[in-house]
Amino acid sequence: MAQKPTIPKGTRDFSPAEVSKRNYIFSTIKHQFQKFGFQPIETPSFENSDTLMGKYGEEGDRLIFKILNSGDFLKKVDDHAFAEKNSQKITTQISEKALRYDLTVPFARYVVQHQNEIEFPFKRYQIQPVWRADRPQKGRFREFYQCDADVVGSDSLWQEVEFVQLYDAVFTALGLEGVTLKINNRKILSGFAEVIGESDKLIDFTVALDKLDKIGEEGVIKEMQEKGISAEAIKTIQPIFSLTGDFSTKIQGLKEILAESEEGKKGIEELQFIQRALEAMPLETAKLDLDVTLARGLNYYTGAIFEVAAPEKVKMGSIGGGGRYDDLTGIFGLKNMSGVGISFGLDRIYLVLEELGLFPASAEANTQVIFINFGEKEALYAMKAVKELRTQHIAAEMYPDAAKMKKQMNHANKRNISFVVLAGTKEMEEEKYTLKNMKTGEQSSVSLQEMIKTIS
RNA sequence: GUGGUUGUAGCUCAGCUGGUUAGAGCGCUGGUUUGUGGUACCAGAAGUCGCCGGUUCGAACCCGGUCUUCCACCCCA
Repeated sequence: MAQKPTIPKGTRDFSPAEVSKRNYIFSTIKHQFQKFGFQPIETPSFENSDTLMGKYGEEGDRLIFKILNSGDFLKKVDDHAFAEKNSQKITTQISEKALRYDLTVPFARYVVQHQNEIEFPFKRYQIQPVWRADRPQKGRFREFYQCDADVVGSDSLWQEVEFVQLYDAVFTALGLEGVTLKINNRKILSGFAEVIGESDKLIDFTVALDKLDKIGEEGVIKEMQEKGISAEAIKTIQPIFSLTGDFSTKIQGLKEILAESEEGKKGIEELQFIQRALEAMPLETAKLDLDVTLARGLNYYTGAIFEVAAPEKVKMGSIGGGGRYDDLTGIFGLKNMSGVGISFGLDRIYLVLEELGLFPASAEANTQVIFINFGEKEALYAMKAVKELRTQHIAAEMYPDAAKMKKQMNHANKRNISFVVLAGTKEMEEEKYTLKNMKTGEQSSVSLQEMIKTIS
């Protein structure tokens, strides 16, 4: 055999069984999206580079896959930049397009571009692959699907409430129990920075704080010190590390810490609104938890921040996230367009469902009945029945070749097909079919109508 | 992007300090069984030992590079 072909790092092939299971997740999520009034859109796999570049920070820019210009792309390159091997400069000259990195920024572009056709508030969902030139790990790929739902054009906190309910509805429908919906608010993080007089170091502060569950209190303090946050400031903020208890208890603690911050207090109010609403309408399976250390990387969030943690027994990073961004479309020139959205990490949800054995048997589409092929005349007799079964919405097929019986039975068995029909000369004379149940091994002589009844 | 790790038959993996024709289980193909699968028994096919180069009389094994896997960081779904 020749050298086996391979696929690029961080990409995957999907077998029929895997595709079926993935489709099960897609359709479950889609169904819930639609129930909540979201409409689907799709955007191109690649965008103009300037649509994407600079929207995700320096780190994000590095992870964006750039598409090489076609034609003699070196012609346009600046000799000076080429001589000094200035990759960044050359990149902008040889690449004008890039693969999308997420669905949120393309959505913002969509909203701005189609603002005159869109009826606001606009609720859209989008399920498409995204690409990141990241180093793969478990649950981290270079090509993966995101399932996003966003609303733009409304400041109402009812949107946040609905998104929490949407998360709950999806995970309930998937039978995934023990999911924690972590919520925080950017205004609270700003409040912290304000209270300690380090507002200009908000990003460094939140990035460090976000690592609490990973590196512990000491690690966070150490990182904050390294970023130049004063020991005094850190001491002031220390109470946030000991915020425990239920949602309301944490809120009380926050009120004390943020008493001096107007923005912080606004954040608390927003959280309380959401919490009260959800107290009146309890979630089915998910658990809502206030996590003041939740920051998430994207700096365009301005209000609520969401992150979904898989059940504790599964070792998996977050399986979803989202938040409120007051000015997402501002980067494309459309001001005062508040939006909020959430995202589901399909590939990770798949891994979690697989690990917990939560895929229903029905997730795997399969042929229900296969006819044994005994030869030319018999095959025609069989195909007539197959045709009728298909009109009755039964997935039916005939083995295409008059191969040995054993081979055909084996094929049915390997493909896990529930019923096999044997129809030879004897059956043809009686206008009957021998229907065999492959699970029990039982078989009986039936008419076509009886067969349809048994199978469906 | 940094550091580490992995790669042997379709799959899961053995292969001792470098030494003849590289093994096992499962799977696959055929047969026992010409209208009956899953079990059993018998037989058989299948590997440029990830790839390229180096050291050596000799490399799956040692060295370098590269790709891939997984992990930690970074970041993140």
